[in-house]
Amino acid sequence: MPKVSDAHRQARRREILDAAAACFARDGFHRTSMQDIVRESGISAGLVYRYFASKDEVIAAIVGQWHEHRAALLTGDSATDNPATSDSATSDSARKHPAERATAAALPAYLDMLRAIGAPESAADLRLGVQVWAEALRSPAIDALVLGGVERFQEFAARVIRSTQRDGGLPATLDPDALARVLIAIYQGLMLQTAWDGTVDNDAFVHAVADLVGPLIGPGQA
Amino acid sequence: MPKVSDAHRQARRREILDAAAACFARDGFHRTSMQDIVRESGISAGLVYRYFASKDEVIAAIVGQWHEHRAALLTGDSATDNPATSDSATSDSARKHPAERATAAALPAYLDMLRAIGAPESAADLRLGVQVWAEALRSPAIDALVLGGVERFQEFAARVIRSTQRDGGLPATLDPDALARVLIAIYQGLMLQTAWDGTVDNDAFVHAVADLVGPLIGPGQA
DNA sequence: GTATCGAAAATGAGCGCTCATTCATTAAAC
DNA sequence: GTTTAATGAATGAGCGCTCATTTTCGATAC
Repeated sequence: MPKVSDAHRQARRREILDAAAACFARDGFHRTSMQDIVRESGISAGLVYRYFASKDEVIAAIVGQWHEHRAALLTGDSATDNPATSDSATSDSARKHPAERATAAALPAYLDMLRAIGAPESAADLRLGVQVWAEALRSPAIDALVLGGVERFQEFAARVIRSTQRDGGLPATLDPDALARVLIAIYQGLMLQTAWDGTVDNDAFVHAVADLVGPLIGPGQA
Repeated sequence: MPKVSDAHRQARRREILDAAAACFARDGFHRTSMQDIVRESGISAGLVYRYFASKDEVIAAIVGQWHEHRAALLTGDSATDNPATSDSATSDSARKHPAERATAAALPAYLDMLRAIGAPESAADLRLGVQVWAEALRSPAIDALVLGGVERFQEFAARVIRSTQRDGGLPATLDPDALARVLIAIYQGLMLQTAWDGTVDNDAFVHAVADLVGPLIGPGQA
C-alpha cells in the first residue's frame, strides 16, 4: 500500500493552513481566492480539496487553530507562571478553584499578555484576529467559538478578581464580571491599534494600564 | 431641461447608501454583492452606477460617512456638554486650549460615549464599525481614515489629560498619550463585545470603568 | 538488486456559476 | 418633443470546485 506517512499528511495540511493564514491575514477571508492559497502554498488546487472539502472548511480550520492558540495563551501562560498549579488545568466544568493559586501573579501575567501583543512576530496573528472578529458577525459557528473564548477568559478573570477580593486585595464593591470585561476590552483595543499601526508604544501602554489598575490593589497583594 | 431636483438626487443617493450600510453591516463588504444592494434599495442596477462608479466607491462612501459620524460624536457631543466652549472647536492646528474648558466634564462625557454603545439603535453601527476595522487592514485609504480618527481622539484626550494634570486633578506621572490610548482601547473593546453580543451589561461595564478611572482623580476634579 | 505492478498522491485545465459592470431601451419630466 | 432618469437583460472576468490524467512509491516476483 503506497500510502504516504501520517507525518507527511500532517505536514501537507500544515503547509496549506500556513499559506491560508498568510493570505487571510493579508487580504481577509473573502478577498482571498482559493487560487491565492494554491499559489502561496505551491500545492495544486486539486490536492487542497483532498484536505479540505471547501473554502469554508479552510476558514473554519484557520479560525479554530487561531482560537486554540489564544486559549493556550490563557491556560498555558498562567500555568507556566504558577508552577504550583497542576498542568492539567485545561478542563472546563466542575473544578474547585483552578484560579486561586494564580491570584498573586494574575496582574503581571495579564500585563505580559499585553506586552506579547507588541512583539513584532505576532503582527500577522493580530491582523488575522481582526478578520476573525469581523467574520464572527456573519458566521454563527465562528461567533460561537469567539464568544466562547471571551467567556472563558471572562470567567477566569472574574474568578481571580473575586478571590483577590476575598483576600482584601481589591475593593469588594467592584463588579468582578464587569471589571473582567474591561480588562478584555483593553486587550482587544490594544490588539486592534497594534494591528493597524505596529509602531504603537507598547511599553507606555502597558505602564498606563498598570498605573490604572495598580491603585486599586490593596495590601493583600504583592 | 427635465433634470430632477437636487433634493431628489440627494435622497436617491441616501437610499443607496442606507441600503448599502444595512447590507455591509449584515454580511461584510465582500460578502455583499451589488445585487444585494440593488435588492435592498429597490433601485435598479444601472441607476446605482449613475451615483457610484464602482462598488469600491460605495464602500468608500460608507466608510466616509461612518467616520464622519464617529468624529461628530467626539467634537459634537463634548461641545454640547460644555456650552461655555465656542462651537467652532472643530479646527485642528494652533489653538490655545480648546480642551481646557472640557476638563471638568471630560470623564462624564467619555462615560456617556461608552453608554451610547449600549443603545439598541446603534447595533448596526457597531457591526459596520467592526467591518471597517477589518477593511482598514487591507485598504490604505480606509486605513488612513481610521488611523486619522483614532489619532484625533487620542490627541484630544491627551490634551484634556495634560490640562487636568496641570490643575492637579491627575497624577503628573501618568503618560497622557498612553492613557488616552487605553481609554480608546476600552471604547473599542466595548464596541466589539457589544457588536458580538447585544446583551452585554453596559451599565456594569461603564461603572467598572468609572471605578477604574475614579481613584486616579484628585481634589482638583469634581 | 532490479523489474514490474497497482493504489494512492498529485496535477491543472476546465466546468458551471456568480460577480461587478454596461448599454440598448423605455418612462417621465418639462 | 427633447432631455434626462431609470431599467434590467446581457457580458465577460474570475470564482470555487472537479475530474481525467500523470506521477510517485511501497510491495511483490524473480
